[in-house]
This record gives sequence, C-alpha cells and structure tokens, in this order.
Amino acid sequence: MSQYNFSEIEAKWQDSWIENNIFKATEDPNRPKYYVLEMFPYPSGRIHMGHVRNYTLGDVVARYKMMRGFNVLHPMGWDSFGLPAENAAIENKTHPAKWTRENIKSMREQLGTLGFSHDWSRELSTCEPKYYKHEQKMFIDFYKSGLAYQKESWVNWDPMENTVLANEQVVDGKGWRSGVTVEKRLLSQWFLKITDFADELLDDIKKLDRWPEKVRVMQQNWINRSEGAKVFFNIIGRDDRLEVFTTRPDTLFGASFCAIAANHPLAGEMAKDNPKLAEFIDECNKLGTSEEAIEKAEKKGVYIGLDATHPFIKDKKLKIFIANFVLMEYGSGAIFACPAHDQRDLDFARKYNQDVMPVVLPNDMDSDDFTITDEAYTGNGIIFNSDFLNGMDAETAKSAAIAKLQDLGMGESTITYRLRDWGVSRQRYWGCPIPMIHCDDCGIIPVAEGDLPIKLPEDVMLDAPGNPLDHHPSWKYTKCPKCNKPAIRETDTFDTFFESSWYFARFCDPNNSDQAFCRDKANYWLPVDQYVGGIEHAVLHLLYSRFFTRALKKCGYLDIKEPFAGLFTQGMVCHETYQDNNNKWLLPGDVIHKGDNIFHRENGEAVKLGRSIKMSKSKKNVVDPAEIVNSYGADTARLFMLSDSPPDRDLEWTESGIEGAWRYTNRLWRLITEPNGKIAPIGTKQPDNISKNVMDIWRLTHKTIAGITSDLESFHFNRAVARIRELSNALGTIKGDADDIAWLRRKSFEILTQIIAPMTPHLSEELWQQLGHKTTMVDAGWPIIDEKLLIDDNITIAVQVNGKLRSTINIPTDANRDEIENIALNDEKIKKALDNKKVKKIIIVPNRIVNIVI
RNA sequence: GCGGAUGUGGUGGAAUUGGUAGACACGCCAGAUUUAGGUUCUGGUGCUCUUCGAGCGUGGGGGUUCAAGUCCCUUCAUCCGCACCA
Repeated sequence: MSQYNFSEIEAKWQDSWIENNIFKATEDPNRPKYYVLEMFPYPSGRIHMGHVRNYTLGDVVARYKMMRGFNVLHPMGWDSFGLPAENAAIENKTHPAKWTRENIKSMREQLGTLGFSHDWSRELSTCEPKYYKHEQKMFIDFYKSGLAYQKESWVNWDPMENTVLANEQVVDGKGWRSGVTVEKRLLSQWFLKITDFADELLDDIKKLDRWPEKVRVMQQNWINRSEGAKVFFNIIGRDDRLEVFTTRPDTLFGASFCAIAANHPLAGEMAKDNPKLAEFIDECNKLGTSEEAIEKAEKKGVYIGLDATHPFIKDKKLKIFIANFVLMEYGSGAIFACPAHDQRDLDFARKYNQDVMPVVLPNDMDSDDFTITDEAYTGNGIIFNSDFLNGMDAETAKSAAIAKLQDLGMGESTITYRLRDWGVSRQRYWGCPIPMIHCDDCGIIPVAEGDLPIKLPEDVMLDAPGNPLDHHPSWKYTKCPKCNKPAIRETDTFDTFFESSWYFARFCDPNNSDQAFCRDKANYWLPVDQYVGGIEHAVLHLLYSRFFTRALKKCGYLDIKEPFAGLFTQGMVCHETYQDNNNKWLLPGDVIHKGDNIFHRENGEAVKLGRSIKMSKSKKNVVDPAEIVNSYGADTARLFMLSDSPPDRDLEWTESGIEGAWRYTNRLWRLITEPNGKIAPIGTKQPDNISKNVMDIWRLTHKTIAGITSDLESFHFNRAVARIRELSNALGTIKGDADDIAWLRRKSFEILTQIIAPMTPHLSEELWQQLGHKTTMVDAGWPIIDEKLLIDDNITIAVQVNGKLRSTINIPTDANRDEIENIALNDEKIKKALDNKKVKKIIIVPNRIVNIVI
C-alpha cells in the first residue's frame, strides 16, 4: 500500500505549469473570456488561512472555467502601500520599501507552494512608481474634470496613526485599524466627488444580480438617499437665513424650535462673544460618536440668542438652539424640530419646555382623544392643526407644503444622501504622493505630466511625529509649473484605497509604461466576471471601485461602469481558542486534547477552551498554512478548505478535518493507482454486455458530472466534494477483471480525475498521467455528460399511508398511474398498514410518491 | 432603534417545483489486520420504548395541504451590518 507522495508530485506539477506557461493569458477574440480575481493581499510577510481560503475558491473557479474552454485571466498582485510598512520600518530600523519587497518575495514563494493558477507574468505591486505613476495622472485628470477638489473641512482624525480617516474607515467612532477614538479636526483636504455618482451608484445596485444581497443592501444603506425639502427660516434681526433639511415638510405647522450642529458656522459666530456657547461647542466636539456614547448622551442644547420666524405662520417665533444631536455632516447641519412627531425633538422639548403641537392625527382617531406625552407619533395619518394642509394625507401634504414654500421663495424639494465625498488625503509617508503644487501666486497647480511620477524620497525620518514628507528637508520645495517661482508640493499621500480602486484594470495590461492600460485590452477583459473576497470591504473597496470605474469612464480611460459583474464573499476561517490558568492565550500547537479535556503540551496543566472565532494573532488561534502544506500538501489543505462548510459561511479549522481530507487524498490515490483489477486501455469501446451493477455506477458517474457542474457554477463546493466522495466510494466497491468492469474503471477513473482537477490539481495531473495521458488537465477539458444516463430504468419511490411512510416500491421509470397503484396496493407492508380499511383516495405523483388516504 | 441573515443528530453540514429528513464527512461503538500505537478494512450509529415493531423528530406555538425542514401567521434565540440621518 503506497502513500501519496505529495511533496514530490506537487513540486513536479508546479514546475511543469510554470515551464509550459499554462496560466499565461492573452487576448483571444475566438474564445469567450473569463476574468477571475481574488482581492489582492497586503504584503504583511506571511500568508494566513484566510488567504488560502480566498485563493482556493478563486482557483476552483479559474481552473473549472479553463477546463470548460474559456480564455481565463487570473492575475495576482500586491496592495503594497500602507501604514504597517511604516510601523515595521520604525520597529526594525529598515525602510518601508525594503520591508515590503522582502515580504512580497516570501509571500510569492508561499503562494507558489499552494499551486494556484495565477498568471504571474501580470504581477503588479502598487508601491512601485511604474504603478502609481498612472494614478497620479488619473488624479490630475479627475481634477481637470471637476472630480477632485480641495476643501477645508471637519475630518476624522486618528490620534494614534496621526492621520485623517474616511468616514468608511471609522468604525464605532474608532479608527478601523488603530481602534482609537477618532477626533474632529478642521483641515484642508483633497476629496473625490463620489457624491456626483450617488444616484447612479444607488440605481445600478439593482443590476448587480450576481452580488450577494447583503452587500447590495449595505451599499444602499451607506448611500442612503432621502427625499425631502430644503426650508429657509428668516433669522430675526439678521439678513441671512437658516437652511434646514427635512423629510417631513408636512409637519411644518408643528414646528416648535430650530436646532443647529455644534460646528455649524452660525454656532461658531455666536460663540465668539458668548463663553457659555463656546464651552458647550467644545463639549460636543469631544463627545465620542460610538454606540455607547450616543446611547448614554442625553439630548442637550443651548439657546444661541437668536430666533427664526416660521415661513407659514406670521409672528410665530422659533428659538434657535445648538443641540448635541444635530450632525453637521448630514443635510445642512440644521433642523426644525417637530416634537410631536420626532422622538429626539420631543425629548429635547420636554427638557427645555418647548411647545409640543401634534399635526398628524392617526387614522381612526378623534383629535380630542389624541395627546402626545412621552412618545412621539411617527406614523401616518391625516394632517390637522395645519391651516391649508388640514385634511390631507402625509404624502399630499408634503407636496402641498413644498409648493407653498416654493411660491414664497422659502424652500424647495431636495434630495440628501448620507454618502459624503471621499477624502483621500493622508498625512503618511508610505503612500502615493498627491501630484499637486501650491504656488503663492497661481494657487493650486497640477504637476506637469512630463514630471510624473512624483516619487517618494528614499531618505526619510519616520519616527518623528507628524507628516514625514512635510518634515523632509528638501522634497517639498519645487517650482510652479506655470510661473516658475518657488512653490511647495502637496505633502499628503493618497488613501491606500486609491490603489485598489483600479488595479483590476491594470491587470489587463500590467506592463504598459506609457499609459495605465490599453483601452482595448481593458475593454476585452473587463468587467471582472468573478470577484472573490471578504465581506469587510462591502462599503469600502467595493464602493470606491464602483465610483472609480465611473470616474475613469468619464475621463476616457475605459468604457464600462461596473468593475465586478459577479461577487462572492467568503466566510472567515475560525479556530477554537485556548487560555491557560493565567488567561494567557495558547497556540493550537501548545495544547493536547484528551477526550473532552484539554491540557498544556508541556506542563500538563488544564487548559480553558474558548469559543471558536476568526483566526487572529492576538488570540493565537492560528494555524500556519506553510506548516499544513509541509505536513499534508497543498491539495489536502485545499480539499479540506472546500469540503466542510459552504464557502460563504465561516469555516471551522480542525485537526480532525485536515486529517480526514488527508486520508481521502490517499484513498483516491490508491483507488486509481492500485485498483481491484484491470483498467482497460485508453479508447476501449463500451462492451456489449454490461452487468447491472456496472451500469448503475456508470450512471452514477454521469449524474456526478452533472451535479458537480451545477455545484461549481453555484459555489456549492462542499456539496461538490461530497458527490466526489460518493462516486469514489461506489467505484471502490467494484472488484474483478471482467471486460465491463475494466472498461468502467477506465472511463470512470478518467472522469473522476477530471472533475477533481479544479479542487486538487496536482493529484489530478499525476493521476491523469498515471492513466496513460500526455495532456494537462486544462487540455483534457471538462467531461461531457451523456444525458441518457441521467435517467434510470427503475426507481424506488415512497409509499405513504395517511402521509406516513410505510413502504418503498421499485417501479419502472415513467410507469403509468394504474401500474403504480397496482404495485403499491399489493405491497405486503402496505397491505398490513391498510388493515382492510376502505381506501378513500390515492394520490400518485409519477416518479415521486404514492400517498394512500384511508 | 433600523436593516439583513441563520436556527436540522454529539459536531460540520445535505435535502429541485412542498413529495422516502439526516447525503457526504467528523466523532463515537463493535469487529478484522497489526508486536503496540497509528494506518487500513468491515459493520453500526437521530431520539424514545422491551428485540419484532411502533411512536416521536428540522428553535417554540398555531395554520394551509393527501403530504411541510420547505408555504402562511405568530413567537423565541443567535449572529452580522448601520446607527442621534432630521
């Protein structure tokens, strides 16, 4: 009995694939193209199980499509700008570029051992000038077409990373990476006009029919379009007006006061000679925006000493407050409050003794019985207490109120989004320099195209606080491209999501030095047909890329709008956690399982078992892919990744699971290399006499092809593995050297080898060769189904009595009702169950079931 | 609070249009092989009752139907996302 020698065989085939350029893609108008892409990794130094799962899923799709004759593009690259490189550089006294390139080298080698079908000739790394040169050009083009602008704005400041974060990167009021509470700061920043595409990005989500519903909903909520009205309130004693956004213009007659955000310009102005106001504004700016902070914070406000007049009611005065629950970032940073129909307004009104006047009467309720106490009424109803709106339903009243506002010049209908423009400035070194120049005379001037790329300086001080490019003694000093006078470079760099917003297009033409990519090549390959990655990018990378592709289209780079036609979001790789008596986390390798108990491998002490969570260094519940590949081989690791859980759910990594996959790999190897009898030669014709048993397995073989094909098309990879095991189990039962058996082995072993190829490619190549073939699996292609074999001659169906299973009967396929009824009623078990009672009714579903009602 | 999922054996999970619940594994039990362990092979394994046989079973309750894991109503639990969005 031989053991599958994975280390030798896997290395052999990996070399062979590279030598023969199997995965190198070129444009070919005669074949349908298929672009498979996994989210490219950040080069942290080591690949982890999450990477292995991600690339295994993509690899199954890529190899399957190759075998089906598609012209497949399956590239790989490195998302290599980012903060960890700077931190590592400081820690290890090295340079970010050196650290990054070394990491890429070792990760590339690790990926090589897993046997993925990547086209390495297209490899790219975003930190190299030959990549970022093109995005500097893109940014200048965006600037020229009004898609990029600079503005002074309140930004999210991460005090740990000393940089600005985009809204999308603030999670629970904390920096997405540092975990530190984010502060508000007023800074001059570069923005991309993603809001120009808000409607388009929202509407086109409907067309992304091969995206997970969850991601589509998350993007919809993130953009959050709401229709309503702009209302202007005159401010008593001043010439300017207060602009307010509302979705409920129908409740205008219920207005009782106005409120503005703490960082609203009017608030700042009034605070100048009012210390009490200034103090309150300060307090609001310090307040966290996390869930707990919001929950605990009570509604607070301060009267700013100004009143507004009601647009519809002459002489009605509304006090203007600064309120801590009004956000500057949404609408116009100011509201009118209608306490009867908004809970926050009501809480505030009760606290500061403001009027509560109901104007929406719930249906079927009398106005005399309707009072507001502690709960605002936010439902529908009929408008009352509202002059010309009385008697209308809410929708009609909205339109009527807006029409009136428009007549009076006091407002108009408008649409507001939650989506803000994308702030791309970062005060970091290890990013792409923003190609802009500040000239005292000419203002902001883009770098001349001929001067690109603006490269990062090599000599840099990273451990001083603040922006390293700003500190550099000479880098930022330059000349104005327009007037040639001394000028200053922009010292901020791009958010790293800038690089990942177009890399999929660069992969279409990665070695082009004149342009970002050839338009024809991009048009040939794009959109990505199947994108695979984690759910964590649902509103970050995936939304930015959708925007960026539209911006590139607008600037004439390409002709598509949506970068990713199909998206699959995989689950996380999880593992149990272990803690010793001192609550120190332990590696899975540090513990031994004995029955239900767990002990420390070295000191034998009892170990506490924690729940299974995503593998992470901090909890030490990690298993190194390199170790697994060394002990079991890539195919076994891949097989286990695919077999246990559906790809979109979390995968529980277990020792017994990988062992099980390893045993199966060997069983399959032995089944084909050491069969229980002869294998007929290649091309042997189907014998005339085939025994029933052989025919059954031959049928199963074709049913398996059909099943696997549909499983692979629909990402049901765990089910595909189960089917393969079913088939190989059946093939393992046949023994003997008869002609029909030898022929079955030849045909079914070949098919089995073909259908496992996307999952365990090395094993499959080797078996194919052992079966006497000279071609690769890609050339072998996908087996063809004989549709006739999918239908059996006889089938077993259930027979129920009163809906309860009492027997099964074997009948010819497509037997008619009378025959079926006859067989069912004569079945011994059924006769017994009927007990000579009168049959009321017999339901017969051909080829399915018989139900006898008594 | 809003939005989205998910609840099936000891465990991971299978189950076209409603039509034999538990495929395929992990684990466990018994046996064979082996010097022992491991490997390998064979058989068994949803629960309950006394074997034959029967009853019960897809988070709980109710309903539609000849027939419900699947459809409808209701309720509970868990997970994820967003969150003072006017």
